[in-house]
Amino acid sequence: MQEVLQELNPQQRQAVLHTEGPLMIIAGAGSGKTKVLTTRIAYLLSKGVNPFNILALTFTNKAAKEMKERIQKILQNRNAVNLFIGTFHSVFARILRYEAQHIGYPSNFSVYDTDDTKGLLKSIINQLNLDEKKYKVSSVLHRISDAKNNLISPKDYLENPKIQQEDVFRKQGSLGKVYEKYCEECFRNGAMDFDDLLLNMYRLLTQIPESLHKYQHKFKYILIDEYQDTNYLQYQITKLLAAAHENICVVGDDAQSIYSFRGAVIANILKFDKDYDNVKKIILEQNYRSQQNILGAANAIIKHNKSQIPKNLWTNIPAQEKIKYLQNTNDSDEAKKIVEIIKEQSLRHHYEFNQFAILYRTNAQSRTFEESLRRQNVPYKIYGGMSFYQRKEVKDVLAYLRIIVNPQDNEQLKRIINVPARGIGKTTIEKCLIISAEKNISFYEVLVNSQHYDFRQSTATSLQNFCTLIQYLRTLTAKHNAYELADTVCKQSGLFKELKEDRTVEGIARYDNVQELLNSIKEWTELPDDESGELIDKSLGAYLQQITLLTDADNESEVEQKSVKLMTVHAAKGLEFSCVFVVGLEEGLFPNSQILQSAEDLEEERRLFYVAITRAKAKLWLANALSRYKFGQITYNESSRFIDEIPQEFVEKLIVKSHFFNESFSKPVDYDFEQNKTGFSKNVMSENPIEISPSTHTKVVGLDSKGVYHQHLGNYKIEQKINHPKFGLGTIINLEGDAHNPIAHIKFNKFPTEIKRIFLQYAKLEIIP
DNA sequence: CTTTACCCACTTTTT
DNA sequence: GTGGGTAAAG
Repeated sequence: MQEVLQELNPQQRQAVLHTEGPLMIIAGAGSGKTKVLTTRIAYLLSKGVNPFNILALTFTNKAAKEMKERIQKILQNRNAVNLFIGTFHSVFARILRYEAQHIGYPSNFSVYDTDDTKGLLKSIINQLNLDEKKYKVSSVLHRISDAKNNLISPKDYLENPKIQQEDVFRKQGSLGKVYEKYCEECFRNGAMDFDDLLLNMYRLLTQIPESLHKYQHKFKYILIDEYQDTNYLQYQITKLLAAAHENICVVGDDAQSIYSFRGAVIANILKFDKDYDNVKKIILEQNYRSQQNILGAANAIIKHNKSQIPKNLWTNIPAQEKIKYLQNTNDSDEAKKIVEIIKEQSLRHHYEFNQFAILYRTNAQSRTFEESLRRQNVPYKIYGGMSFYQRKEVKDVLAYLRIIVNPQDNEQLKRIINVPARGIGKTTIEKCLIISAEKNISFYEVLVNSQHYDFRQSTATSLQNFCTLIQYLRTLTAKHNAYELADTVCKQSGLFKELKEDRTVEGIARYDNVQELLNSIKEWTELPDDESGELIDKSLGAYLQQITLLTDADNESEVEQKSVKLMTVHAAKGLEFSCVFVVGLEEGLFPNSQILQSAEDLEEERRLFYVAITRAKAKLWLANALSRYKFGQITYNESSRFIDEIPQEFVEKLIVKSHFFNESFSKPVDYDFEQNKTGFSKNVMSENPIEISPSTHTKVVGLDSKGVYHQHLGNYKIEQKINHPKFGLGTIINLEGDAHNPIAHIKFNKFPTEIKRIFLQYAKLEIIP
């Protein structure tokens, strides 16, 4: 242990040794955050702390897995079982299964992923006879999720006049009813969605005093990774858990907060020292990852953001090559050029392919790169997008398995009752649901007793056969492990038969996917029992418990390990590569225009860019394209403002000549790094509070600095009432910016105390006459 | 009830 | 360029 401590710098060591009392570690990019966390846990254990008393929470399975492995390494043979290291969701799921009876759930409750959730919401929207066009599932889900994460129950929701008014305005007046019904249905199905795992943990702690006491005393030491990404609910839970011992250590970096879109509250970390007395605050500022030019650029960029904890990241690594900025004619050139560079670099500097990463803002951008990589025979692996477990055929098999374990789960039942087609159609399912509601019994019970209800003879037989199948599979659970059951499901249900008959390319791929699923289940059942001799449950139930919260297949094949990695910037957080390409740096794409509706959103995009470039150790390329296909149509984009924000000393610009078009087609723009061409960022960053002058209310907007009137802004004027897709109703109080970047100061009914600055060119405002 | 054909909306990020 | 959902035909 001593040697391990010697490897740390003074701040890191301090963070490890300060074990008692609240501790807040601001860990800059590449400052050895994981090292500190893992060493800290190892240190606690070496001091004789019982692993049973330690809780470490992360946001991703990958982070949890890495921490476990690194602790194991430090401890060598010492015993590290019983440590609670995992994601918020998986740790709480584990606790909730154990405590299920306290909150009225079965301990084998299902966990709904986003697809399951959306399916249920959709059927509820239909049941309530609401217009699917107005109640778009994704927006409904988002709003419900927001409510849950802010501890607003369906009752609170329905009784809150402000929320109701807002919903009516959004033409989703019945959203509260949808929310209420959704919660009821989930409960009836014995299912929890991702938010419920947090919410029910909160309920357990607040409603069952014994449980609160139990877990407060169990978890004497609490560590939370990526604390800047916690939402209100997670914040409340950790506060409850830590209340008894206050040995809570949070690690995070406000500059890397990129999840506010799903409710993360940066203030949780910014105000941590207000939550506890005697908070020890440590800032890790030495960066061990990137060379000077990259770190210099990163520091310069993040300075454009207003609110952040001041820090000065530095590195001992001497400056190497400058950052290269590649401006391409179009998106396929961008991809082609980058793949050429990868090949050249790997030859000349002996980089392995796995030392390259291509990072983009949106998943859709991966396709062009995929084509180019394939054409040039470079091995690659794309992360994200449609994950293995989201595929139809895989979900179908899993749905069978989940029904076997939890027959209450109507969503899974509806999913597979007619897969493969067995003559049970829409009308029959509706009829079953009606009976189920009338007799107040579950869908599954209707099937079991189908002979008592008048179904057509052929339908009745189909239902009987399906029922017999499920009953038979259920009898197998006691004696057979997860793999044997899954295999039987595929054979007996006819899924295999159906897939085998489909000889199309996609059909074969689907069959292979199911085979792969079976293999992975088999591998799982054959995992050795823990070294401690703890017998691991190989039942189907145990398998399903861990599978739902698993996002991507963690075990990479050897080929994949040697491949160029492609992923979104979000997915790259926490990773590092020798050579990084950040691509698609265009206005509208990165920063992305769909979310650029306020200055705060721009800051988040900038943090995202900061995360992107700090992934690079030695070499960094920034790339964009003057034109790009979107929906099969060519769009023309200006280069990203973020490129202009990097001081010239760190960058070298290269204009890539098109391979396909002549010069006149490409219009290279000369960039002057010193000067901000748009004059835009300066405005945005202004820290002066906005003054409202009542005398200006008749001013018509659209006047630029020279007093020229601009037609397209004619609709926006002071006191104009508007509706914003995200913030709702509001009134324009003032206008600024020039014709190219008009900004409105808007007071929203939802936020009576603040004035938001909205970029008119991005915001989709509706004018209220 | 099933299959096929067309149409449409979609592209921000994820546990 | 995709995949999912709906409508009409079988």
